[in-house]
Amino acid sequence: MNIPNRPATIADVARQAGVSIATVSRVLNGTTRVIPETAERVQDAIRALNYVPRTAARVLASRRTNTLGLLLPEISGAFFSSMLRGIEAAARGAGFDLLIHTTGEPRHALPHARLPLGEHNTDGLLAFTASLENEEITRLYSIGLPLVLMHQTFTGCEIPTITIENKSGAAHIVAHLIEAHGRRRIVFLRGPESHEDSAWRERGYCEALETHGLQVDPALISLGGFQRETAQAAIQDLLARDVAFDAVFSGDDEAALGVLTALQAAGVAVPQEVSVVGFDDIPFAPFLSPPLTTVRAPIEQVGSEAVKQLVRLIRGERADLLTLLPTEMVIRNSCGCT
Amino acid sequence: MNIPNRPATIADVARQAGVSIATVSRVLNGTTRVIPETAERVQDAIRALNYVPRTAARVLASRRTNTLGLLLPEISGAFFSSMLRGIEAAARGAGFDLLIHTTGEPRHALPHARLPLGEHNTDGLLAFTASLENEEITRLYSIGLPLVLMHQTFTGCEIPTITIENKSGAAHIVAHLIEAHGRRRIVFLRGPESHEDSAWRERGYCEALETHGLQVDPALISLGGFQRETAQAAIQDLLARDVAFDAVFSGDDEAALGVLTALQAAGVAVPQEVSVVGFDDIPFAPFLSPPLTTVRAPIEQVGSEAVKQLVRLIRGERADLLTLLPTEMVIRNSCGCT
DNA sequence: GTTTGTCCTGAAAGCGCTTACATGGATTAT
DNA sequence: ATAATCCATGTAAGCGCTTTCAGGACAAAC
Repeated sequence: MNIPNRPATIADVARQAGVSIATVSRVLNGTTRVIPETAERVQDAIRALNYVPRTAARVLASRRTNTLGLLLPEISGAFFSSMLRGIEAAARGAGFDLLIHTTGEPRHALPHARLPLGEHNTDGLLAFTASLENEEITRLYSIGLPLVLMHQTFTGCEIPTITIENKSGAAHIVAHLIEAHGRRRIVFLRGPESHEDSAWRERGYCEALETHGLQVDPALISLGGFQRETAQAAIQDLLARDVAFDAVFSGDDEAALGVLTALQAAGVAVPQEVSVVGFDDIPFAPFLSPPLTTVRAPIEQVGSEAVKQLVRLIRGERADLLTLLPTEMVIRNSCGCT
Repeated sequence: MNIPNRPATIADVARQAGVSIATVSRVLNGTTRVIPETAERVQDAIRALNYVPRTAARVLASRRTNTLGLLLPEISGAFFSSMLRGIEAAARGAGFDLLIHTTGEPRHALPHARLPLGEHNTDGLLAFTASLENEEITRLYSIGLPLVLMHQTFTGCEIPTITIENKSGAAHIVAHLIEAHGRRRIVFLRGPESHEDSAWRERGYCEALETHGLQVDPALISLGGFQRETAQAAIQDLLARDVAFDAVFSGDDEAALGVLTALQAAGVAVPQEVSVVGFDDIPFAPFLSPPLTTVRAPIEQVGSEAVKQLVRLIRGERADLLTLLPTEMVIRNSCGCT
């Protein structure tokens, strides 16, 4: 193996193959027909010199980055890894690289700090939940940067959005609690405030109650934050204040963990005394005790679908403005079924 | 907000501020002192034009990509998301972007396909487990591309490696099974063949047995593959063949899920009849039933440490050739402790 | 034989930056 | 006062590609 001091450039290849750099570029990109014999010589030279085109030079010259940006509020949990899996596979399938950035919590500290991802280094952006401020969405949209939102809607601009059937999923599982298990005082734990999924799930919860002639009792609605600890504290608080309830719809599966922990610590039998259900169907749901009844969200598919729409946008094709993926109730034991 | 047809370039800023592009570049990068008053004018122009430097142009001109590449065999599970979290945060902290690529399973299909990550678009590479073939490692090393390996050692080249105390962690937990719970016939489930972690854990398992005067019985060593399904099948097979055992060290936590499933399905009481322990301490370990005794691996820290070493290499500083992070036994109930 | 196409290839102009190197005014030493 | 030194800034040469345009070769058509 030769150890060139400086890696080969397109000029080296051209020289070695006895052609111009334009021709090398053409066989590299297949933009124009090249006599097969010449192309062969170029390919040989490429192999011989171990030539790899410099991405930056290509990007600069072609004004296309071939890169997708992914913006997330945070990286954690099983939810995230499913989504990334879908995104990464789809992006690669479409020939794009993936640049990832988490916006983190203290975003408001630097309100106008420039995002490290944007029009200058990506062909398009995927934004999950509240990772992008409205103002920034508007700006990016106005300069024509392709944008796709996941689990978040934005009115005013025509931005493709991928989300899931939160409301009906939630309504189904709450209805199940009422119909199959006769529960009447069902706690709902909200997710983070900015989280649209949570708002829709709450709406589904309310609708299911009303459909069955039950009042929505504000005392039964509390903050779970889609987090184990927050949910645990919420249930402990309810217990401490002697609020009566016979079921908990925990907002998501992560929060269900906290709910189960709090209930078990308090000696409340699940599901005999209190039913517990979640949302998402993360991989561990079947392994909780009791195995968690929940709503399956096609998370990986959200990721791949988002990439699909974004790529369409980048190619100047029409994209679907709203993709609503179906959810499905998964009955296990924590609701009371056996 | 103005909607420029073409985004501003450094030349536009220079014109607006009445300076040369070199001066703009200098205030952008802080490479040379610039009269504060001039700098201020430039900053104003930048803001006014909504200027963002094009990454590609910078990369091309400076010959630094400011990007780290991450190579993974796959994206899945809680393990991965902890690691990525550590990596992403550290990379950003050091001012680098992150490009991710999963090599996937069928790598041998295209033995010489060029990796999409390498010397042409990253300043350095992070490789996890078996994501890089030896030949490619050698090539990258020989051309001087900074490289850091995680959970994988490579002899012959001086490449910094980050890994964890697999052997002693495994030895401790197996010793605990023997000493505290009197177990003698302990099953060990191997991980994937190429996985070094697995080999070290097996070594720890063997040493612990020998230290306590127990024979290593090959019949008790089986393949768990660090996967739920594989582990489940392995235990079912052991049960079907009536191999007697009173404990299972499942290789990792993911496999422990399969073990618990198989055991429970067969009506074997855990931990009364059989103790089960894992490795990693993924976030769900406390929520299994029974809560899983395991070994805590500082996964997030592996990621951040790897970035730290890689950045040192990139800066031309000396890096530590081997970073061995400590593990710690976490006693819960699945071993028999209460 | 000249003209008109058709193909393939080469020349060269950027893409938007960074970074020697040059310049010239202000400051200090002689 | 003159020369030496500094500093802040400008000039311009690339970085390694893509892409437009032009040109040469050759075949078919007039």
